[in-house]
Amino acid sequence: MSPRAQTGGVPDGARSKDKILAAAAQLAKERGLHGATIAAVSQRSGLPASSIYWHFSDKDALFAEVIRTSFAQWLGTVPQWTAPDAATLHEGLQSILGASTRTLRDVPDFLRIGMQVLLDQHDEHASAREAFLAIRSQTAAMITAYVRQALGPDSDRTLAEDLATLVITFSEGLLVGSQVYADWDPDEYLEVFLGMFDHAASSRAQSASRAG
Amino acid sequence: MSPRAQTGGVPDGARSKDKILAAAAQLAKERGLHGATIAAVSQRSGLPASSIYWHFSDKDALFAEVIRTSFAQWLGTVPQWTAPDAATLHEGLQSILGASTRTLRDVPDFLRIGMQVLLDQHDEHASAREAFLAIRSQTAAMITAYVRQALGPDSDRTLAEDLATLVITFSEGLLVGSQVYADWDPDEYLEVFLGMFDHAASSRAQSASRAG
DNA sequence: CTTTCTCTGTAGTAATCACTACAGAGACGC
DNA sequence: GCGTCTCTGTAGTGATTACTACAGAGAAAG
Repeated sequence: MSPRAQTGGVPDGARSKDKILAAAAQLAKERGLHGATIAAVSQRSGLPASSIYWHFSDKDALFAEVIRTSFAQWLGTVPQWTAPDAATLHEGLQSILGASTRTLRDVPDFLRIGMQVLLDQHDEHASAREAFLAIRSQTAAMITAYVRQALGPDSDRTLAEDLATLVITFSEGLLVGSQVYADWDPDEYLEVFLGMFDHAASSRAQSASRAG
Repeated sequence: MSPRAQTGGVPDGARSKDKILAAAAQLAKERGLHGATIAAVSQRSGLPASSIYWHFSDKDALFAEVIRTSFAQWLGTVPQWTAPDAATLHEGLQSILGASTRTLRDVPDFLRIGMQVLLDQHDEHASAREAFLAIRSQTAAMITAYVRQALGPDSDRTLAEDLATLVITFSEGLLVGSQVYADWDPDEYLEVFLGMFDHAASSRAQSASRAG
């Protein structure tokens, strides 16, 4: 991977880039996106600003990359949305959403930063916003595919899409709530949500079969 | 109210304060909290920075006041949560939540600014965050009281509180979603949500009556 | 008139921001 | 050796930030 085999305290691009990304993510979590200044990232990573700008074109590109890598890491720790191995949709969602919301307690950086760039409408965050929207779409597609697979091939596609939107909406709302109550119990709201989810799925499926 | 009756283009404190608040709210909506600089507020309000700092101690206090006044205005336009006039809880929630989510399309300033100061952890937003948390608690109490009144005096209090939390969580998630899809239909998700809400209320009420 | 109070206009402050110019270090290919 | 490429260190840039010092305008009170 690295274009040069490193031995000592010698400059290594890949390692430095990782250190910059880690420092940026850490600072954005602690102080928010606005508080994570280039100077602060430089200080925490131990690398000068010139190194940051050698690896990234600007601050926007840096945090777009932070969002992408943080999402990739989160994907690795969370059970796959790809293949349902549980008996029912409810159980499958319970295990997967349970693991997801539990990791939400640690508030993955991509989600918090992404919501910040969404709310803080500003052109200087264009790349970061684009990265987060891509991730959001990807996640929605994953959930949609999972639900459709569980509901059967003849299930309504818009139903699965709406339920996926529901999951994402609720998750993002939960993230805001977790900022208010540090000691919230994700399992409690997961139970409530799953009950609602079942109800929405069954009633919508019925009305869909009635309609067509 | 005003300590001095004004006639022409003469300095008037109350009027100027309103202009500053309006400009600050407008700019925070357009450019985000960070983009709403004192210089920008000064320019849009037509008043110098010294006037802003005469009315408000600092930027934090200004936006704390913006949050409070915006919330008060929103409370005036939205039907009361105080007295349920509909036959069922479902219908009451439908009319009230419907009106509320419809006003969410215009994204009340207090909600967007409040979520920004929640996510952007920074001490410089301490007053604004405090103001928003107070508003959040007040709203939760209003919804809780409404639900309890509708469910009857012997209803479980934690049930009503959880349902209120549910409403707020979902609303805040919807606000994020509305930033992604500008042309979202609030009524559509309201329908889904109300179905879920009913399910949660009924199942929780049953389990509560079983438990005690 | 003089005094007093509220608010505004002018002109700044130091600090911090993202970002850059540029030389050079250190490992490689030849 | 010599050039080349990647990355770092130093030292800065101008712009913008929140915020302020201070005089004075203008109306009311005496």
